[in-house]
Amino acid sequence: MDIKEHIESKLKPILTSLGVEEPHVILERPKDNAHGDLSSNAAMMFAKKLKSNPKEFAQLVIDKMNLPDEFILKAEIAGAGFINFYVSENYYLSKLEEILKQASDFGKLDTNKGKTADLEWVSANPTGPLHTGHGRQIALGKAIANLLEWSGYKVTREYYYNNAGMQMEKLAKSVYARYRQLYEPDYPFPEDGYVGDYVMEVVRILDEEYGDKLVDSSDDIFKTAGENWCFKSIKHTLARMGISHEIFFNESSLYESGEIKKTLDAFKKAGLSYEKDGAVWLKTSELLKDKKDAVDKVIVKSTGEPTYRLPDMVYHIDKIKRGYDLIIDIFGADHGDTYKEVLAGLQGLGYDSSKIKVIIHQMVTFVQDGKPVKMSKRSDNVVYMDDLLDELGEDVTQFFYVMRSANTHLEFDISLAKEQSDKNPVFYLQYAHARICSILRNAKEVFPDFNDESTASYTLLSSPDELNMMKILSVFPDIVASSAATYEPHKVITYLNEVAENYHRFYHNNRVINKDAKEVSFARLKLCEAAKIVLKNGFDIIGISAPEKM
RNA sequence: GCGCCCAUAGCUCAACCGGAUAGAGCGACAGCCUUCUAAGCUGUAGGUUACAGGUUCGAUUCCUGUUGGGCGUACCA
Repeated sequence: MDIKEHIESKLKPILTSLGVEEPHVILERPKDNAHGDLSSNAAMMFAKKLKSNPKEFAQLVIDKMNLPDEFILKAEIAGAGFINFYVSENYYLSKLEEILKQASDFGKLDTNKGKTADLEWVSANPTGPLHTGHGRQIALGKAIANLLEWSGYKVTREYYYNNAGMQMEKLAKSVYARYRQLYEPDYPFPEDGYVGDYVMEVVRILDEEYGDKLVDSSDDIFKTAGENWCFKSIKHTLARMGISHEIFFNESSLYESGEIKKTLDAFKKAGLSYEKDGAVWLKTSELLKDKKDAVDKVIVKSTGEPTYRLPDMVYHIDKIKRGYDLIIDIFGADHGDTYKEVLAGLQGLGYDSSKIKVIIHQMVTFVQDGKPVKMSKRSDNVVYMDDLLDELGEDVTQFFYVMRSANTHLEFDISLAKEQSDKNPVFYLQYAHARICSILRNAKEVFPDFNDESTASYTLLSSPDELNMMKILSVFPDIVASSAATYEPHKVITYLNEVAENYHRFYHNNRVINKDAKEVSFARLKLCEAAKIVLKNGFDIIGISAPEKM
């Protein structure tokens, strides 16, 4: 039983009977406790249309509700015409039992039960280890995948693997140059080659195995060696962050299957492409005609090689054909415009792109010792994910990356996250969990008969702190729902903060274990367990651990 | 120039399809450990939500313009 649904189901027929067409009921949890447990603005929304006064209209609604009922104590009119509902303690006590019973499943929704979702992210080219610039996407995707699962989807985690193209050639040439330099120190390094130290590691492996035998070899062996090293490094870092992709979709398979050519032909047939200056152009200016400045884009270079757009479109066609109910891509803001071209291309060929949801996250600025850290791949002035993880740990790293809305710039203060770890917001949450675990451990000593199966008289939980705790814990499923609907894991963090804050207050004001009051102790211990469940489940979603001790 | 995103407390950020007195953390100041974890709790100070208009019962939220910043604007991905 959900109280929102309960009130909605009573409210809707009443509104209809009062002449509201298709009533859309909005119930909010008021910021101020004095405004009840749930609040509706229906009277203000509809009164004007019906030429009625909001307060009179609200009274009419309330009169028809036949209150109190099993779960609603009363409804009051407040402010300009809000209807504030006061929920009975009974409801929250039943909710508490529900939390304890569902445990690790509490908050899992069936909103999207039976549906499938595909989430593609990271997808970095194997030209180097993952660095902090990839971090936001990595962490966000991890949390969003969890969120989708909690909302009922069966999720496929996917990585678009591109080991062809110019960037890979650059890597091959860089590895070769470093290798050659072992024997010929003056051998020139490519101007825009990869200067990272890891290139030397690849070289060392080659040198150990082959010595100087490769000096005259083609790029291929260097490319393969570089690719293998990088891919292994990437997968290792992802594994460290608790991420494993079910599918590594290799771009080259699109060429091998002939789909690239088929799509190219389809564009031609549809009159959406043309040749100019030896290249094939897509009529993006037509496809995106609501954008008045859109210009045509090259999809096949004059060298005969496609630009990234074409395989990207073919790749998305492949995903559409797989029949997912939801297809998500995560990109950084630097790719912000290009996906529109890709989607437009798909639509031009008659594919339904409505199931594709593109999440764009803004860039991350790194700050160390109060100064911005300039990152440049070219001068190898990058911080690798592995180093960041070494310094901060997996939890802090994950948390910092997802704690803010993806839509705004993120300032990541490395020194703060590292040095002031005791002031860190992630520890505030984890500490609440560890504290509960500690109490539960102690409880087993004081009350040997206390265990998971113990029952308690929950009606003994009647203080404001206790009631408050139950109210907050009970809304966790709503938070999961709204967070999943907008793909915003930071909302879960905001909520968990509230949980931790209220738990700490409850702890401070209420002695949990009291030898002389076993009944109350048991009830409070159960409340602690419920709080632990919600914290743990929330941690699972955002992708951090739930420590038993700190 | 054009397109996308952003502008909220000293700093970093929240604010639930537009709602009631705009909230947290850090920093500052003042208190609380002989009792279950003080990585905690309580209190104080701090705001013309960049600016100017508009829409309406009601705007941080929607619209227009201005200013300031990030990212794009490749036959790179």
